[in-house]
Amino acid sequence: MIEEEAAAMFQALSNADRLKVIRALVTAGPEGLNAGDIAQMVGATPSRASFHLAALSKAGFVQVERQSRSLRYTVDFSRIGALLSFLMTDCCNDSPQLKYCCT
Amino acid sequence: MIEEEAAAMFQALSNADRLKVIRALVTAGPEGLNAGDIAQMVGATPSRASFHLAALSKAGFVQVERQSRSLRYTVDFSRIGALLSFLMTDCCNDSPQLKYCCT
DNA sequence: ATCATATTTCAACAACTCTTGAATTATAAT
DNA sequence: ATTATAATTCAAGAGTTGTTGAAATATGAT
Repeated sequence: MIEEEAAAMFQALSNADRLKVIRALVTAGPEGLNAGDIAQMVGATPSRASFHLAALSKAGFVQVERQSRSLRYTVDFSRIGALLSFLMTDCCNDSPQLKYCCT
Repeated sequence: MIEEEAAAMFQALSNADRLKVIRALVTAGPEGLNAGDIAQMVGATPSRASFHLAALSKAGFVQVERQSRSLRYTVDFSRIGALLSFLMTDCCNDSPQLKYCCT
């Protein structure tokens, strides 16, 4: 992964509302959640939640699928894993000083 | 770690120059690098490098110590580890779907 | 067709980020 | 004291981000 892409992904995680969204989706599991429920769970207006979901989607952290009137969002773990790998391997050269955090 | 702090740390990583700085410091090892060398290595003016170093310092990713006329910067792995832990554990609930990325 | 629900998109605005180049601070050498 | 080196700080300006509430789009029910 190139630095610009990693930077854009970190940018997508640089907001407390968006971190809450990811947490909610992780907890929800493979079923995911629709936009309205997400908005309620993170305490945001529909418009605000939509804005943050779009940011997460653009960075690839969530996927979306229409289900009748709702849009169902799910988390993409592989994308989070890719960013973790970038930080550990590309950025930190797999330093042994980081080892403890993965046991 | 609370979400706001994690978000601020991700924000500090959301810039390609700053990621380059961290990479340079990781490669340099415990000796660290002074500001001028860092600026040269990432291809930034002294002022620009200083700005990004301040951002990394505020987020705790680097530490700084004066050495004669130079300021020597070193990377703080424990801080990076803390953020990795937040993402894996607090945010992703140690999901098995993330396991592969730490082998 | 009309209406209700679910969500996004838009425009306006305030706040923040980044870059640039000049000025400033701190240290050391002559 | 003066000068040179190393780095930060500052002010101005361009661009980006996030919030709000209203308007628009998409789907489904009556």
